[in-house]
Parts: sequence; C-alpha cells; structure tokens
Amino acid sequence: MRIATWNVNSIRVRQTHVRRWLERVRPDIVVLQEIKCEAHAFPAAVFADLGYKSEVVGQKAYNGVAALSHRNIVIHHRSLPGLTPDDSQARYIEVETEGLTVIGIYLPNGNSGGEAGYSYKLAWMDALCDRVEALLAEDRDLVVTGDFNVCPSPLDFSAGALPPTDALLRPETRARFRRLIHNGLTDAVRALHPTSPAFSFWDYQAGCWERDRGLRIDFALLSPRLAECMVAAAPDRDERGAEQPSDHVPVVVDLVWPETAKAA
DNA sequence: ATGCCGACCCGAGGTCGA
Repeated sequence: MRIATWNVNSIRVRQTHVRRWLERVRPDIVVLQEIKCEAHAFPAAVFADLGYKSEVVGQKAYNGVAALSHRNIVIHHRSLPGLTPDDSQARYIEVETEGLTVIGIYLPNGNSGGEAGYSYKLAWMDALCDRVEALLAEDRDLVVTGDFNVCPSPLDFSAGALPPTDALLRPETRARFRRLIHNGLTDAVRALHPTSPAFSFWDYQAGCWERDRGLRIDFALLSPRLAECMVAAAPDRDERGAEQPSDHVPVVVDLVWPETAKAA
C-alpha cells in the first residue's frame, strides 16, 4: 500500500502537476494540504478521470485539505476532534480505508498573529496528541500525515534557514511533536533515513531550491503494526524542479503486509 | 538586518506562508 502527503499550495494552480504525479506514482491514498479553495471549486473531475475519488474539506483562499484514493474511503471527521473552540479553519481530515485510519493535517504555522497565533498552534497540537492517543487506545492502525510545520531536530533544517525563535523550532512546539512520537508513532522517513536531511520544503525566495536550503516539515507517522510493514519512505524531490512547482514536495510511504512479503 | 517569491483576495496592493 502506497500512502502519500503533499502540500500543493493551491490545487487549482497545481492540478496538472497532481494529475501527472498520480499517473507516475499511483498512490493508494494521498492527502493534500493548502488546496486554497472551497469544495465546489476543487477539480475533482481531473482526478476522477484517473480513478481517484476525492474527499474535500475546503476553505476560501487559505488552508484546505483533501484526500484522494482509488479505493473506497469513508470520511469520519472534517475538523480536529476536541479542539476548542471548534476549528473554523480547514486543516484536518480523517478517513478510513480497508481498516486503516488516515489523518491528513495542515498544522498551523504559528508565526503569524503574535502570541495568540502561537497559542493556537500549541492548542492544535495538544488536541492532535489527544486524538492520536484515543485512536491508539482503540488499537487502530493509524497514519498521521501532512504538513506539520515542525522541525523536530537540527537535521531537519538547513543552518540559518530559520531564526532560532521561529514557531517551527520553539521548544514548546518540539515537545508536542515528541509527545506524538512517544505515544508510539514512527516517523517513517527518519526511521529509514537517519542521517540525511530528507527535506520536503524549499522556500521560493533567495534561491533556496538551487542552494538546497530546505526544511523537513512534512511527515508520515505510523502506528506500531504499520511501522513493521514499512519498506520505503522518502520525499519525492523531483517535483520541486517542475515548472511552477509547489514549495513542498510529496512524501511517499510504502507498506507491505507480511502475507504479501512471504508470497513475494 | 531585511527582502527575495508566489498565491490569495480582486482588479491595487495588502496579507499570508515558513
């Protein structure tokens, strides 16, 4: 099973990129972030042509997440359970496919809106931790994937790419990311690539892509049984070199169930 | 030290992203 995440920075601008990428990579399920449109404006027909159904949590101009799959998927939540007050921003989608729960997130950046903006990020992360704990307590097979807007360690960003006080780096941010991991989730890319940066984002500005000055902020976190099935996990760097690219690239994880592995 | 770029709003230039 191939699971992927991609912050596309506007699905209407990037729809041909996503279509071409679906044909090349053929994920079973991909969650998208920053689609930046309402559901009625989502180009679902473009992906339906390739056999992909869409579930969309839209918002005008900002945020917006979606899930595309050529399998049957059921949407369970369109906002983050337990976040108070209710999240008016389209940042969370929770779907189920063949017994697997997939949570797609666009976690708040936390650098805008002053301390209130940062508090919102921390509250969002607290609610996400609680949601993950509840699902793991039910022994669910779970993937939490998307744009986390967190750089957990110095390996996850180029030196000087972010000021030390940035919301992606602050100790309170990192502590909450560690809490997610300590609940029993495995950071798929880091588990398979312990020493390479494996960036997933390069700013449009200052020639960051050409200088490989990037960040690793897009993750796929796997519950224990799924982590044992992981055979590959990596950012798809090729997409950053495309014409008019998103500033993020897809992150792709491959899982192979033990029965399949024995047969192969 | 700051801005660089690109997308949104809409039809200028402000706002946001990370």
